[in-house]
Amino acid sequence: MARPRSPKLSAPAIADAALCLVDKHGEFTIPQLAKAMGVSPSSLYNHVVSKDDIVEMMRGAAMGEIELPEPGGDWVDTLRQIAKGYMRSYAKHPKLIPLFTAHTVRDEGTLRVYDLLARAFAAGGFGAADSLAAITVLDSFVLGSALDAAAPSQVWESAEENSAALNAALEAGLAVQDRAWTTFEYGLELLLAGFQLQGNSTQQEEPSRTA
Amino acid sequence: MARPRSPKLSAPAIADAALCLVDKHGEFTIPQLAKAMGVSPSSLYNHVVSKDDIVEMMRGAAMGEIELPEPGGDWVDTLRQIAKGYMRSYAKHPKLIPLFTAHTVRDEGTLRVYDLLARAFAAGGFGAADSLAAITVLDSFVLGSALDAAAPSQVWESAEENSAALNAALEAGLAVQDRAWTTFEYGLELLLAGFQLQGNSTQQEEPSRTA
DNA sequence: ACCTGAACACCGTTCAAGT
DNA sequence: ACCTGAACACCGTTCAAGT
Repeated sequence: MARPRSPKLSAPAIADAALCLVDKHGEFTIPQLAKAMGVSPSSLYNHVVSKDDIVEMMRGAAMGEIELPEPGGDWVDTLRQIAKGYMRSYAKHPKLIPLFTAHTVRDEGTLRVYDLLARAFAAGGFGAADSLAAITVLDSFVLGSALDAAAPSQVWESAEENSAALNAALEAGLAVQDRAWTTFEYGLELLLAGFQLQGNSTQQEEPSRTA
Repeated sequence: MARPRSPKLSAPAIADAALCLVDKHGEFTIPQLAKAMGVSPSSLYNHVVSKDDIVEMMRGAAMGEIELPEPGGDWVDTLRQIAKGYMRSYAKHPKLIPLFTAHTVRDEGTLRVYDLLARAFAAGGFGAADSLAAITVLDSFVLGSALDAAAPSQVWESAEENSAALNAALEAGLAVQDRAWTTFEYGLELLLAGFQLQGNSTQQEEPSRTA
């Protein structure tokens, strides 16, 4: 049983299986992955160059799922939609996030997102340097929020000063995800309001789309 | 040469040596660490329960260095100082941050910070639920910014649309750190302005210190 | 109490060998 | 072209043994 007539493996299939393991256990191992795919560990290396390579493919898969807004609406609204889509796709695989906080990489999907953000800020009247800073701020906030959602830095559960309603919500298990999302939206609106203010004060010429 | 008259190791010394390795290489290994300390790998386990334990101690050491503001000033200014101190202590060991994005832990130092933040928001007129959200937002932003500073998600270096001055700054190597810090301050001010607005609208009773 | 050396189960990766 | 099994260098951790 050496070479099957049709390949048992492929790069995307490997990434999928790895993503599945990470969603379940928060990490993955080459032997684990091979076992899950019914294959020997060394076989994987016919389709993939290294474990890091697999992590990168998972990032690409996650980022590729982002729902991006149609261009042409209000620029602040565009920012809001991108940020939410970004966050949502992170939220689908929370365990994955810590895995790629180490590398600096940008795959095609990530580039697409940055490009749309840059366009939106340009439409809002931001100069190059300003929109660079603004994009970084937005990106940092989304990433930080996603990490917090994955592994909340606090156990608020037992806080006695909380309102009864909140404590009730906290004790229901599902609240964790919801609360993270609500908090994310709250912070996002703070940032967007700031961007709005700054944009409006500079935005005289250039009515709508700037490529 | 079995037991020396005075111990060659101690928990804090191990954490320090590990922190030094991480600052240099971005990771550390038990054999590496043992070698750096002139000791056999198994010796470490007389002072430390696991590798994760060492990571936790490093977190504590990093958080312990935070310079916290005197209580009593303007609450927004207090928030600003805490956030900056927080960020500054992260910035001292950028390679360390990815290491503890996996665990959820809170050591004494982290608790101290949260407590001060809670007091500041209370002084600003925030209710319990609101300040919970606000603290999370601030925390997420600082963490995301620190991660971005450690491993910028973009290589802006070659952007032709940048101003000449910016590109010049970028090409000088030191700019990376400075730019990350400037961007952090920019985003922080956006958030603080939002908090300020929200706080002022609710802050009638309760003149100064609460708790 | 504290360090050593040998040992264990595991990991990521390579490579000759098979078809 | 694609899978296997054996092999390599490494890892984190345990534990009996020494003093």
